[in-house]
Amino acid sequence: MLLAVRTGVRYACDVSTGPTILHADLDAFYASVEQLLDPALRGRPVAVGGGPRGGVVLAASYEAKATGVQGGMPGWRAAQLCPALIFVRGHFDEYPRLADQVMDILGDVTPAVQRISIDEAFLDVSGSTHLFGPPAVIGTTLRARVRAEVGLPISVGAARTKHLAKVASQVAKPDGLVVVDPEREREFLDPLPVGLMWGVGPVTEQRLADRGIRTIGDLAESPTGMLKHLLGPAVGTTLHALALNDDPRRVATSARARSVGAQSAMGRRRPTPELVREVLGHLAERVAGRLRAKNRAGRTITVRVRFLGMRSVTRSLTLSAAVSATLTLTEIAEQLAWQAIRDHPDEAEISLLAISVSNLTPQHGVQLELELPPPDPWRPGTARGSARWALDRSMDAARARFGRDAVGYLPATLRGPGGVPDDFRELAERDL
DNA sequence: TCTGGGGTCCTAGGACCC
DNA sequence: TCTGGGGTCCTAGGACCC
Repeated sequence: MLLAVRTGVRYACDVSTGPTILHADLDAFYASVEQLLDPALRGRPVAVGGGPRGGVVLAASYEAKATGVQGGMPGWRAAQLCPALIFVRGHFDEYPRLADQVMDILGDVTPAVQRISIDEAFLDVSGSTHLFGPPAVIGTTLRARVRAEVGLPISVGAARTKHLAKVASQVAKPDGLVVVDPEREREFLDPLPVGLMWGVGPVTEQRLADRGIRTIGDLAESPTGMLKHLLGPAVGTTLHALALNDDPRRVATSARARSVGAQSAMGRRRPTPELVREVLGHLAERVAGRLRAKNRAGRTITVRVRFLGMRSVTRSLTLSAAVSATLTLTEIAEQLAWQAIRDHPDEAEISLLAISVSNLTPQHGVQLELELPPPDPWRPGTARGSARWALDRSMDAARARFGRDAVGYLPATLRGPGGVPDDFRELAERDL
């Protein structure tokens, strides 16, 4: 009995001690949806978003990935790597609809589904095996149902822990199933590159490589003290534990969001008062509106300003009371942005502005009066916190009835060429 | 030809309190 | 007169994930 490879399951395990955690992950999700909707795209290199003259690739099909195209890559670079690449604009309404269908199928097997992004989830099937068979069978069935009922390829990893299941689904891609025999976990993990581990990105991978640590087995054999020193106590301890296959995490329903934010890239712009006010006003409107829709408010406001060359700085302020009023958020964000810009007089242009609100608290009923911390970082203005919040609430209601652009404090934001479409933002904002 | 948008968590230093 | 150590909160930066 082997570990299992790619599309074929070659191991079935004992139910009581077996690999009862599944990680299910749709393959190249956005691109696969486009190939599903348009048969002419099947088997061909497809990029969602981007284009040779601007924008960034949001997702690439496996045919495109084979040429080196990756998500996040500028469109011109992708076109360079893959001249046959077909750019499509994306069906942003279809993605959540189809992903929800897939999640419904997963939910048929167990209520213990932890969705961690639009296109992937953990399942604890320990209570389901008596009904549906061992995890390997459940994985096979789920993959077949998703393929038949939704039309999309999905990879599944099954193992004793979340980390192993996630690594297994990565190994299974594309369109495969890998079941890790609990007796052979070390055999499975040891030869794999550390980059496959959750939490190892390019920086950590390089730091480890500098110490000659390339595989998960290498990592497991390394002394914890050295790893803590190299990567910091938290990351060092966690990664070493995962490499040693010590992962006590349970499948749990997802926690509430801890922050709400929005950002806008703008090529390169001189930060004029008009530009900063307009962009931050638009971002504040989105962020504050989402907070109010969730009946939440936040005490900490963070603004990020990115200069040329991807160098970015943040400025934040923690208030004594939580806010969710658009105008208040706009004013604070403006002050913070100018702090950041003034602190960097050598930077003539900016390429992105972002607002994030954290330290969230529930906010039912009326917005509390804002206590201004000394020294006042912004002018209180005439409208007080509660009045502003009440005004926002009525505007929220108007938008709900007449559409997003029906009312607003500020003109619609400037949309440069290559900008990401609004429906992509809405997709990203959606709660899972 | 120059890099999207939504998040989470960790770290380090300083302020402040006991 | 000088001093310890722990805890919490805030700010700024950074790594990472999808």
